[in-house]
Amino acid sequence: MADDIAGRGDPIKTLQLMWGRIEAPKRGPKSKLAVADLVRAAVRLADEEGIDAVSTRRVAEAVGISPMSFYTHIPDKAVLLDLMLDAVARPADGSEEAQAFRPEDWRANVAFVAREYRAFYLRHPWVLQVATHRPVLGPNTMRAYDYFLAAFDGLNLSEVEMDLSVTMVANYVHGAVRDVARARMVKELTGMSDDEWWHAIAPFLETVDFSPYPVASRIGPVVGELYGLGDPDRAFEFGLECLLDGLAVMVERKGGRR
Amino acid sequence: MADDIAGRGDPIKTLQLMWGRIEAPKRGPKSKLAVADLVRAAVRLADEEGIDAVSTRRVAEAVGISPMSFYTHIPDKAVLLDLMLDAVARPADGSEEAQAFRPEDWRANVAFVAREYRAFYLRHPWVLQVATHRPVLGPNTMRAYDYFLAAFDGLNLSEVEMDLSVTMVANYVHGAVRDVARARMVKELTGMSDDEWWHAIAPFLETVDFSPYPVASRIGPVVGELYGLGDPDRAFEFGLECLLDGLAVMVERKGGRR
DNA sequence: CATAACTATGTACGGTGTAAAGTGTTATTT
DNA sequence: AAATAACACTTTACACCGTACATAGTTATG
Repeated sequence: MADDIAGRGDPIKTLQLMWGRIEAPKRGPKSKLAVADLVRAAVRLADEEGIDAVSTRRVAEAVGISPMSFYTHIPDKAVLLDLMLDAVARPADGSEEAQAFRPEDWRANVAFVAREYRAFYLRHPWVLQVATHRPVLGPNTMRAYDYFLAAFDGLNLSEVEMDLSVTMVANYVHGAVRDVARARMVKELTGMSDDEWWHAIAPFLETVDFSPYPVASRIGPVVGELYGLGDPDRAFEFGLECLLDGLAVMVERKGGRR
Repeated sequence: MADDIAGRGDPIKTLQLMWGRIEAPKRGPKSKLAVADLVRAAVRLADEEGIDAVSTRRVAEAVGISPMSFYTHIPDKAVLLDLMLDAVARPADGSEEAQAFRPEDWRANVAFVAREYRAFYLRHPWVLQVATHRPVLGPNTMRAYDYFLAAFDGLNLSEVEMDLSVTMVANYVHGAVRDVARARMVKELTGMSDDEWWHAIAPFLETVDFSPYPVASRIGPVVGELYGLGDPDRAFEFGLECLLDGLAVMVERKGGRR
């Protein structure tokens, strides 16, 4: 139930683990396991069974150690979550990121990274449910940020404007992907499609007086008939287009390439 | 840890509870407690101690019944969460919602509802952590949706365009408020400010080679020096302005009021 | 007055994160 | 070569969670 936040496994330790900066201990028995093994197992669990399936016990079991041995490698579940987030931010193997930007078409570049980011969330929907303590400053996350920023490079934007633009697009994508991700998870976990759900509650809704919601009762039925619970792909593209139009205003004001 | 989704307390029961449609039972002892009492207690817990503090046991304790008596009133924890979400969507007492829109200034209207929505999340940050099974179709949520929609009324937008616009703005707000909400919770729960955290990790960051992230290492320091971890209020307003610019393109094309 | 319908409770189970203490292995120090 | 410190790993234990199940007490109806 609901992500936790605590942790208190000091941030330095987290960073050291994330950047592989834990020097191999001199004495004591060598461990057969690397931290990366635990993280990989945890990510697999999350991908396959959802974030709730990720418990320190199950991760330990997955890599073949006893429950408490988990804590030999990772101080905290909260730290594990941070490590998972950075691990998963690595570009998919052999993949699309190699694509170079087209210098003369910034709209295409921004749209591309936005769609990539959305696809990332859809690959690992549990990421949306993990509340991190602080920004994850791992190598893969940094790389993703860098790539995102690069889409706004060469437009004569100030550093701050570039950062704000990335933040805005990232925020939009995050918000927009949430519904789709939820819908997918619900369908998988409950075996009830949106249509079935809608039909199940329709009889009840007919008994409700919607007159206190005049605008909604004008809009809702039209939208509902055309799209059911909404077409999230279309909604995403609509919002993205609108965002790009807004960015264009700034870009043109700054005299960047069009 | 991480919101759950399941529940299977059938949707009809949830709706009945939300709309107060459970007819008072004829026989049996009268309950001194209303469902609303449980929900209110749960919301208080969430507001004061975070969503993790909301357990069926603690809610029961808060209203003075034994742990299992909770289930006499509410079938499921998942249903409780839905009820909490709708309860909290009610406009704050005596408040701002009374404000009428200015018919000739749609930008102001949209900005207003966006800021209101953001303020709502900041009042109840735990809402961001609750994954609902399906859209919450309660009276208060409906009212909020209606109000949001009304900001786009009279602009000659089609029903679908109105819905997509609301969705887009809501998605942006949702994404944008996430960081602030997190920052606040972390500060409260850990007693460590962002500045302290930053200073704690700075020595480590100096040992990291950032050359693989050329754009980020050009942008990051400038942004960092000026704003530390970022000024979320400014980021929000920047993105909102940009969104409004984008919406303006559509609104003007449709020949609505400017 | 018996019974059905209802509120409320107690007990129990399998799950969680992790504190604390103990066991055995290894590299260094004496 | 023996002692020791550092380490991986395990066992046990605790307090919490959601909730299934069985039970006890209360009330309106037949």
